[in-house]
Amino acid sequence: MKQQTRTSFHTVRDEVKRRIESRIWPQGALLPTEAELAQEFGCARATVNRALRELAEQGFVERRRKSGTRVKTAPVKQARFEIAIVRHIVEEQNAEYRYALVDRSVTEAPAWLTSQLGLKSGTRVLHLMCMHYANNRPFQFEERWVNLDVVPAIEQADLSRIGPNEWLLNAIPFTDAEIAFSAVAADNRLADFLATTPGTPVMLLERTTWFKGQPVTFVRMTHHPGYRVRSEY
Amino acid sequence: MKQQTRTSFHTVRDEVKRRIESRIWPQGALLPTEAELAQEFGCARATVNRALRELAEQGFVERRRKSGTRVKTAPVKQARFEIAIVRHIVEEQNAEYRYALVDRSVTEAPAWLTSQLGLKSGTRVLHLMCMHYANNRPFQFEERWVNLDVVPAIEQADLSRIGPNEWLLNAIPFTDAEIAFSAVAADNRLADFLATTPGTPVMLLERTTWFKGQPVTFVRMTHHPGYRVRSEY
DNA sequence: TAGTGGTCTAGACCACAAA
DNA sequence: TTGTGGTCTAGACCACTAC
Repeated sequence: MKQQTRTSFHTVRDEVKRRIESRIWPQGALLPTEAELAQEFGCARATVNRALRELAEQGFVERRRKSGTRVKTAPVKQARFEIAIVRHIVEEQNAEYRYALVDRSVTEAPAWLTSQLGLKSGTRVLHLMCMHYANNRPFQFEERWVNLDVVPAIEQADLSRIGPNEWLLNAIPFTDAEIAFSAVAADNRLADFLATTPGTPVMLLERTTWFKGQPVTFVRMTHHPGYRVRSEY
Repeated sequence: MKQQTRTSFHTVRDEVKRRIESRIWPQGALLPTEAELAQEFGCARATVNRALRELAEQGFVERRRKSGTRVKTAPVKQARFEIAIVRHIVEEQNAEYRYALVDRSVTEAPAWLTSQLGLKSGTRVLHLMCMHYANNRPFQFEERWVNLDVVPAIEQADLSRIGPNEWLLNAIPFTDAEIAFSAVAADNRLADFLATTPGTPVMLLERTTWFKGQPVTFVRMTHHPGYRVRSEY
């Protein structure tokens, strides 16, 4: 009899989404209650709940107890970027990845860094400079400071073959982070590393990372001219 | 007797997350099955399912039927950026927003645009240039092309007071989009608009938008020097 | 073929917030 | 106080996929 033997939450979700996009339920409108929708679709309320919860996560509707579910007036869409390991980005472009450790030293954290990471003054940090290449052309210059209080083991690590990001990701895989993109002009040092001319606009990605509330590392990653960060949403 | 009368999926999710972060379940390890966890936590399997599904969405674990649930070896974390209306960004900084329509014309889509959007040659488009100011200082220069086949009404719209993005968001709120960030040098025109000097690095945001599979608009937004795109993740 | 996650159901109780 | 979403349960069947 029925073409679709079961009413899945996919069905409900897609139909509700369709009605929103078709303005059958215009912006700001109140949707039927879960119970009413369950009756209309001939399914359990839990199924409707799952469907509407997903639409809420995706920013289509807003849900409030007692008030009900409303179509969002200003849909705030989120663009998602995957922040992957450089090596993976390069390899996905079918390019040959090469890594080089440029410099490594242990120092006391400079004042700006203690401020940036919220460190006690005098904290020892590992300072690293590395290059990442794609098909032997400069891809990314990485300058990093690692809090040795939190990750003492990295002081003994061999970072000549594996990048600090990969090492850290292996040592403390699940971290919180804050990132920022900006456009900056390459200075002389950067221009050297990226094989370009001083003043060239390059994309700077800065990232601060915490593990269980403790500041782990701050890194500045500058990319070759022409680098683009892309995302669908 | 029980401190926690009900076992919520939050409890399960947080405890599983804790075990992953504590390496009790190391990377690549197989977790107990849903049924086993349900027994351990004394809850229904659906509750465990909800908890693990969230952890999978957040990239902590990977789930496969028959295989079971594994801790992800290379956690791919996603940074989420909210792509909001310029006016909202400015107003969130407690700055005064001002908008100006610089130029407006209707033309046939140039070749590069027909290619970019997948238009038929000869398609009429609305070409717009606008400025957005924060506290009377240049914030963003916007150059936009709108497909008049899909949004004919915009040809008659008064865009001198409200920006095209807000107009479009009101006309067709739910769209698919692709965006890209890059660092570019301001050319002479851009330097004029952004009150800077030619060659200055600026952040360029390009966005292509579709509605129900039809190309709606392509926009290039360049920002004042020093503009940063930020996100926690 | 069998094991594991994916999902649905019907009912229940709870938590929050509007009236 | 009451309506609405938030969640849990116990059981069931399904859909993939490793074996």
